[in-house]
Amino acid sequence: MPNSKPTPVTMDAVYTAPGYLFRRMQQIAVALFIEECKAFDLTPVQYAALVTISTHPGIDATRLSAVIAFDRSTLGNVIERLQAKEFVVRKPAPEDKRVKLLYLTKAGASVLNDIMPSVDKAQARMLQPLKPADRKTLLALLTQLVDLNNEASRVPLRAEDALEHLGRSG
Amino acid sequence: MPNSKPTPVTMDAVYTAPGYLFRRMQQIAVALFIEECKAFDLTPVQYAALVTISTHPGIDATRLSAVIAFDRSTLGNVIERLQAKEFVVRKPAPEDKRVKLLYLTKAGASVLNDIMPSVDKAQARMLQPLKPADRKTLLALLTQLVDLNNEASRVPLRAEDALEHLGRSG
DNA sequence: GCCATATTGTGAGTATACTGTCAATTAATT
DNA sequence: AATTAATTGACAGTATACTCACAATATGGC
Repeated sequence: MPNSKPTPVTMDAVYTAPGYLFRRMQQIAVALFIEECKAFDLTPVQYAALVTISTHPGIDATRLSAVIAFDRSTLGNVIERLQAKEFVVRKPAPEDKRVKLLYLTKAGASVLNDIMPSVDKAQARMLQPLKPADRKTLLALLTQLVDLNNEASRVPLRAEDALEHLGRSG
Repeated sequence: MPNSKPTPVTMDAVYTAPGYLFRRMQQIAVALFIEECKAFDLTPVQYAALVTISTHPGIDATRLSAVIAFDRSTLGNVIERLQAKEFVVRKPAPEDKRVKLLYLTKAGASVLNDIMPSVDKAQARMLQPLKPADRKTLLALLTQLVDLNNEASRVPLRAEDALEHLGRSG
């Protein structure tokens, strides 16, 4: 009877799991972002969307989701909220009636410009407890790991370059 | 006019932010967990709850949330789902009419025992792309960082030891 | 030109994750 | 003992994050 002896379970089955640690760090990262940026009423996801629309004016929702690796359905609601705040406008694409193109408003460009220092502060704070050398090491390994695991996520990141050739003419 | 020159925004404002990288790794971690454990119909959060109830039979929802650092409100729904699957039962505490104590059912203990190898496989897979030495380095730094940032999260982890003294008599 | 296929945005449904608030209950203070 | 504090579980509300499905539209093979 090889299966009659159950393994004794300890909290290590949670605390030492990398997945649990990544979840905790994500919670901490969001909390620090919200705290530093509360004057701007923007979430981390909304910030990423604004940056991307700023660097890719006229991008559509599907491409936006690929560039920041966020779920397409989720992004619909995110854009709605950015529209409600009047940071973003959607214009129908003339050559494809399905597509709605995204642009920043003046207010959107302004809030993006203004929020940057607070975002940087939040990003610095979350690594602050580590020694400078360790910060660099962690960031390098994390960047590597995200890149190497890209295909494992449900919404793999498709870099901007890859998208430029995916227009309705390619 | 010192503020008239806006900083040019690039996608680095997203891609190199540790908060973005932690979000991506969390997405990847969940995707790998779900993929490896799909036969058991358990989410990462539900798994953590089961482990904790297994090692702390008779724990209540508030203490459970502190031990795994999950939001108390969120945990209510998680427990409901575990109850619906008949992996967990809630019994009213005799000495405090507000409290409902949590216990694993036979089915809950069984699924927890059975799912372990799949959980381990998922956890191994998410670090797999790194060299073994780098895995150790990353895990050590990540553990350190989560611990040192504990108070920054909205729901700081309160270790089991700290909770033993927080009973209604302490 | 027609038909199968793919894409785009959208909506429903589930699950985390947080903010509040609230009633019931218990504990602490006076 | 009576008032005040704190705690517990519950609920409403917002925001991400994913699934699947669906209509409108566009594209490719034929």
